[in-house]
Amino acid sequence: MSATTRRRLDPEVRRQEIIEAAERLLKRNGPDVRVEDVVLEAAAAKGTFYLYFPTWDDLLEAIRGRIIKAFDEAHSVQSGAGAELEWPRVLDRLAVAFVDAVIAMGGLHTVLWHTDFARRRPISEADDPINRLTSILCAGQHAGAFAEVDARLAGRLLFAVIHETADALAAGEDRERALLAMRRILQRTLEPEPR
Amino acid sequence: MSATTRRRLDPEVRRQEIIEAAERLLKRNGPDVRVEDVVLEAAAAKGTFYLYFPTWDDLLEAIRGRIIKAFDEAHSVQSGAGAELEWPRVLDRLAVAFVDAVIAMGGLHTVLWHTDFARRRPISEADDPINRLTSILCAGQHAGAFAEVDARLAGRLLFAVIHETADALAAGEDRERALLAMRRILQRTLEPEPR
Amino acid sequence: MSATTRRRLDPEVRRQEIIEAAERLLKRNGPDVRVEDVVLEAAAAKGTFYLYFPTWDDLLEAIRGRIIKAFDEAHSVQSGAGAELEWPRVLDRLAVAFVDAVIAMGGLHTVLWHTDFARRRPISEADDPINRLTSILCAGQHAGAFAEVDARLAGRLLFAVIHETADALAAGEDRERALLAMRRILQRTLEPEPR
Amino acid sequence: MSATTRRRLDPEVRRQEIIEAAERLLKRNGPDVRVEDVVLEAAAAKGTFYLYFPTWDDLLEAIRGRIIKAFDEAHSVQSGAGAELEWPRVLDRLAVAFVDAVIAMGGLHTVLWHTDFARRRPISEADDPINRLTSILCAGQHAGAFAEVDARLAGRLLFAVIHETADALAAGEDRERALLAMRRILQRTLEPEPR
DNA sequence: AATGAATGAGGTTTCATTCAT
DNA sequence: TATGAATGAAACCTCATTCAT
Repeated sequence: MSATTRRRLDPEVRRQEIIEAAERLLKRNGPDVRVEDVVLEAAAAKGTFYLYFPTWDDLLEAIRGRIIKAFDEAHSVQSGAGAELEWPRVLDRLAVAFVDAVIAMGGLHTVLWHTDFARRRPISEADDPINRLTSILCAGQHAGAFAEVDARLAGRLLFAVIHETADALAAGEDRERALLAMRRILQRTLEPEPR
Repeated sequence: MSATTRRRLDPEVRRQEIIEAAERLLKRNGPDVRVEDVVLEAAAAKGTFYLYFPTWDDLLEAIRGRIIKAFDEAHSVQSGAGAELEWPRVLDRLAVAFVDAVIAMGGLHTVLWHTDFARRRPISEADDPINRLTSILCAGQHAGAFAEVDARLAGRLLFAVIHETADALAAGEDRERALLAMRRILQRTLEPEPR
Repeated sequence: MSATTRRRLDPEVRRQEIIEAAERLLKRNGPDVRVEDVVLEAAAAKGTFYLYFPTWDDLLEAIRGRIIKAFDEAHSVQSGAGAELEWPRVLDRLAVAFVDAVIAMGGLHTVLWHTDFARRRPISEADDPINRLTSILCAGQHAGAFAEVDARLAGRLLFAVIHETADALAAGEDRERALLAMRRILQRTLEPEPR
Repeated sequence: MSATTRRRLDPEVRRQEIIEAAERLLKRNGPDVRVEDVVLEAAAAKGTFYLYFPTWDDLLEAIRGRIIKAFDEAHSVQSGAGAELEWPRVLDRLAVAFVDAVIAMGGLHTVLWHTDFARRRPISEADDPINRLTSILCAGQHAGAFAEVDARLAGRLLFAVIHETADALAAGEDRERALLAMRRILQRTLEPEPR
C-alpha cells in the first residue's frame, strides 16, 4: 500500500507533527475531522496516533493547551516596571488580540469551544481565558480604573462579547465597526461610577 | 408487545407527538438523543419518523422554529396603542424572558445552539432572535431612548451577553447577581450619549 | 456491492439463522470466527448481527444455552413411573450421550469451554452440566446405588473424566476403548462400599 | 528516563530475565498479558524480546518446557536402588505434587492449558505430563500393583481428574476434601481385579 | 546485542436512514 | 399512513510484529 518507508522521529517531533497536522485540518474543516484524516495529513500510521494520544479528546486537549499557552505568552500583561498601567488600554489590547486569535483559529475554534468536547473536557480553571480577563478586571478595579462590579460575572459576560465579536468578524462583519461596537460595551460597562 | 398496534393519527397530531417527544428527551439528555429514543418516547415506528422528517436535522429545525414562535408570541412587544413605550424596560423584560427561556430549554439549548446543527442549518433571518433584539434597539433609538450605535452589531453582541447570562445561571450562578451584571451591560451600552 | 436484496424475516427466524450460521462456522473453525464471518454465512449485514446480539459474547451465551437446553431435553432422566431406576445405567447413558454431544460440537466446544469466554461469562448454576451429574449421583446415593461420597466433588471430577473422554475421541482415540476406560472409572468410583 | 541505558547482558541471562518476567506476570494476570507488559517488567526493549523469541507463542513454549522440566526434576521417581516401590504411593505423591504445581502456576496455567496456544503448539510427546503418568501406570502394572487397564487411556483420564482437582482447589474447594475425592478415583480405578 | 518508534491489519460497535411489508 | 427489520458506512482502538538507528 504505502510506497513510503518508515519515518522514525524523535517522539517530541512526531508529536508536534501530529498536532500541527490536526490543527491544519481542524482549522480548515472544523468538526468533521477524523483520526484517519489526521494521520494521513501527518504521514503517520493509525497506530502512531494512538501512541501519542490515547483518545481523540486527548489530542484536542493538547491543542487547546498549546493555543492557550501560546496566547498567554504572546500577550502577557507587560507589568511595566514601576509604570502605572493604563488598565482600559491593557484590556482593549487583550480583547483585540483575543478576537484576532479566534479568527486565526478558523474551524478549530468551533471544535474546541462549541462542541461536546468542551463539555466532556472542561477547561481547567488555570487555563480558562475568562480568568485571565477577570484578573485584569480585578487589578483595574484595585487601581481605581474600573467600576466596582462583580468581576467574575463581568469577566464572563464581557468575554462572551469579545468571543461574539470574533464570530461576527468570521461571519464577514467589517472589522472596524465590530471592534468599535465591542469597545463601547467594554468601556461603558467598566467605566467607574461617578463620572 | 401488542402484536399489530397501528395507531393511525391525524398527520398533524402525529407530527406534534414526535416533536414533543423529542423536546422532552433533548431537554433531559442533551445531544445524545437518537432517532431510536425519540420514536420510542413517541410510541411511533422508526419509519414513521422519516415520514414526517426527512432528516434528523429537519426535526431539530422544526423544534427550533416552534420554540422561537412560542417565545415570540409570549413576548411580543405590546405595541400599546398610542402609549409611549419605555424602551429600556421593554428590552429588560425581553432579556430576562430570554434568559428564562434558555434555562427552561435545558439540554435542548445545547443541541440547537452549540452543536454542528447550528452550522449545518443556520437560523433564518426571520427567526433569528438577534433580529428581534435589533428591531427593539432600532425602535428605541428612533424614540431617542437608546444611543445611536450600530444596532445590528449591538444587537448581536448584547444578545451574546444575554445568552451567556443564561449559561451562567445554568452553571449555578446566583440569579439576581447574574441579572444585575447583565443589566448593567445592557443599560450602560445603550444609554444615550449626552448624559 | 451486494447483489442481494433486503431479506426481511421474522425476528425469531433471523435470530435462528444467525445462531445456526455461527454454530456451523464455530464447529468447523473453532475460535477464530469473527462477527464478519458469521454475517457472511448468515447472509445478513453487520448491523443486523448487533440487532440481535449486543456483543459477540452474547451470541456465544445464546449458543451455549441452546445446546444445553437441547441436550437436557434429549436426555432427561426418564423418571419411569413407579419403576426403580437403575442408576448406574442412567449415569452411563448420560455420560455417553455427553461424550457424543461434545464430539458433535467440534470446534464449538473449544470456544465455549476452553476460552476466555468461559471465564468472562461463567455458566449459570442452573445450566452447568456438572450439576446435572451431581443430582444423579445424589439420587443414586439415596437409592443406595452409589457409594456415599461427596457428590458435588465427585460430580465435578467425574465430569472431567467424561469431558476428557470426549476430547480423547476427538483426538482419534478408539471409541469403544475410550468408553471402556471411562466406564471403569465411573463404576469403580461409585460402587457402594461393602463389596 | 535514563537517556541511553543499554544493558548488555549475557544472552542466556537476558533470556532468563524475560522468561521470569513473563512468568511472574502471567501467574498474576493470566491471558491478558501483552508483549509490552513483559518487556516493561523485564526492563528490556520491545525489540529485544523478538531477538530471543521469534513469536509470543515461542515464549510460552519456553515457559511450558521450563515448568515441566522443573517439575520432572523435583519429582522424579526415586528408583530406590533395589527397593520395591510402592506404586500406589508413588502415584499419589505425584498427583498431589501436580495439583500443587498447577495451583502455584496461577493464571499461567490457564494460558498454557486452556487457550488457543495449547492447540497451536501441542505439547511434545516427550514433555506431556500424561506420559509421565502413563509410565508410572505401566510400571505399576508390571509390578502387579495396578489393574491391567489400558494405561495410555487411563493415564489420560486420570490426569484429567488430577487437573480438575487442581482447578477445584483454585476455585476455593477445601483441600482435604478435594484430595480425598481425587484419591478415591485413582485408587478405585487402579485397584487390581481380584479382590 | 539493543533499542523503542512505527506499523497496519484486524476486530468491535453505533446509528442515521432505507425499504419490504 | 404505518411499521420495524435491515442496512452498511463509518469510527474507534489494540497489539503482535518490524525495522531504522
